[in-house]
Amino acid sequence: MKWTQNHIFTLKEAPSDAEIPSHKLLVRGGFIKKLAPGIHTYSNMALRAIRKFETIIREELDKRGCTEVLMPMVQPRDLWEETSRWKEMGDGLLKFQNRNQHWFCLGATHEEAVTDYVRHDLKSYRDFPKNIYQIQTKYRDEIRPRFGLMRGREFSMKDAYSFDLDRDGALKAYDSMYKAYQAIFDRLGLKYRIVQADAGNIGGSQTHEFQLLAEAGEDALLVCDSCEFAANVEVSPAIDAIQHVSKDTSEKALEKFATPGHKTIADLSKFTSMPEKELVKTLFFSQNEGLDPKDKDLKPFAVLLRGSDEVNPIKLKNLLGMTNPPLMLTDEEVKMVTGAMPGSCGPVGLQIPIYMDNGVQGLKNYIVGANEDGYHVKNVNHGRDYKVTKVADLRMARAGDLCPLCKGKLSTYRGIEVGHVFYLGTKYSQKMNATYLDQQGKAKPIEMGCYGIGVTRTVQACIEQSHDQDGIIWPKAIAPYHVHICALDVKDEKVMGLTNSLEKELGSMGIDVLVDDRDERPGVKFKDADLLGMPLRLVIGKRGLDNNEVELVDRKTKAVKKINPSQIIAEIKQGLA
RNA sequence: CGGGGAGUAGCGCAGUCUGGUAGCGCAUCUGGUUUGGGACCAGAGGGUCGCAGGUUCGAAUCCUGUCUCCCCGACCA
Repeated sequence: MKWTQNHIFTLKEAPSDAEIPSHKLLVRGGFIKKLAPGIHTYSNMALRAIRKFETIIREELDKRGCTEVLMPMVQPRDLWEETSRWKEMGDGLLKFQNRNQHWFCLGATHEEAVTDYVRHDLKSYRDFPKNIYQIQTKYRDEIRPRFGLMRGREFSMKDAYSFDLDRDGALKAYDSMYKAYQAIFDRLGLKYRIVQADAGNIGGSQTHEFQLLAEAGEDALLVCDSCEFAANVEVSPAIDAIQHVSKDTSEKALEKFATPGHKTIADLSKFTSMPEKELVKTLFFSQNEGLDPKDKDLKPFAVLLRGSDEVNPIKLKNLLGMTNPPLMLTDEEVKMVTGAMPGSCGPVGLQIPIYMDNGVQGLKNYIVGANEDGYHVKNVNHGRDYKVTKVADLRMARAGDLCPLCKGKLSTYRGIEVGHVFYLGTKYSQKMNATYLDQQGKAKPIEMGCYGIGVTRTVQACIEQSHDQDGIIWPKAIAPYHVHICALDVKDEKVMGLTNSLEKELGSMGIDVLVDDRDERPGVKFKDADLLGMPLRLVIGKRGLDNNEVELVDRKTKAVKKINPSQIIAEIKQGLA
């Protein structure tokens, strides 16, 4: 492909709305252009990278017996009502009416569509197992699209769905997809971790995320230094390296004392000379999941944590069996419930459920708010002074905590979630009445799993992990072109003759070649070649040819090789190996 | 939705405080000189200053309203 025939326009400066390196480079290289927040046009070169990644996915899935289909992007409301997700997904679903005033939404995910697709066909135990996937544009009306393709509203996703007779079969399918994902991401040659995670509103019990490690990642991960354990911070168990147990085991008498103006844990710690980790803080949430904000049935509950800890809303959600993390009460609501503003609240005397983080369990004679503005109480003890509804791990894990598997130390990383595998069980098949007849002729719900890969996100994540100050360094597996030929003297017959014949010959060998045939100065071409980031750059100039040599440059190492034109093909083959 | 910032040429910005009829760099076009790491000189084209209303002899600039975009938090591939 000749540069001048393609549509490639590079920028010296990145637009001001690009923040992270991969986004800046994608825009500067002209790979993507924003049409609206979270909605982009992919250039031909971006599309080539996307297609190559799709090919890798198809190869690995087809190899494992998966079948590709394409499902509708516009889906009727009725379908989503079957699983209650029309409401549960909230504004994440983009909903609209057609000319008959019938409601539709854009496909944000396809559990409903695929379950509907198979429930008419998979009627006998003989029809299993099955695994169906598609690569398709998804639309999610994200609250805040970010970082180019990293969190788009419109994005390309590979979503696969497995259908099995029983749990064992489903877990086998899960395992197979897990391995397929490993193979897929291994082929990109990038650093990633597989982590335990929360299932979100897709549902399901067993789930792993595939996270490409990168500073700009949106997810915080905890990874064990000495074993395989890795988890998203949202679900990582919090196990203190040092157990906090009060030495004094005798329970002293309750005592209220004035703490004027000391509302934060930091203030209170200074004022009382107690370390933050020995103070107990009380947070208030609502269990109400009504999506209508005017639905003011509060259902408040309290959460107790050590002053030094942060609450983990996902753990709360899971403890209470909610579909979304609970909302914190506003200051006014807290005042209504406790009689005091936040900063002076505590568990003593409360008539609402109280959930205690297990880090508080070992404490005795601690300080909490008195539920009276400007006052706290000391020598508080659970059991004696208030009843705990449940003790559980409710706090955020942090670096230095112990690994739940091997008691090694956990470290924090940031990651970009590029893949996710879920074991769903019968969550969707039951609601949508997708059943088969077993050997005894008994109807049973189909066991399902679902498996996603963010295709466009992965492509950007690759750049986030693989670039330098000059530009992108494409992984060979998905580079839009393998070789970038800088033809320095485009009016010279010898230069263009060699260039054209190489383009043809390499092309016939399945090596993709981009020829910069612009009538530009060498410096311009080199800068653009670095920016666009193809693995190999071949420089063919008049001056070099007069000495019977061309230059082959490795984008990653910047190593320059002067070679005889007769060796070009061999050198390129070796360079791409 | 809460908090912060910004809308001026395709991109990056200045000008706004202190009103006087729009400018710089890159990109684009023309001519010339150049030609192995983003060349130089000379010239040219391109902007209802986000939108609407108001104040004023006069508004990018002041006032009011409104829309949009970006960043930090809850969602997710």
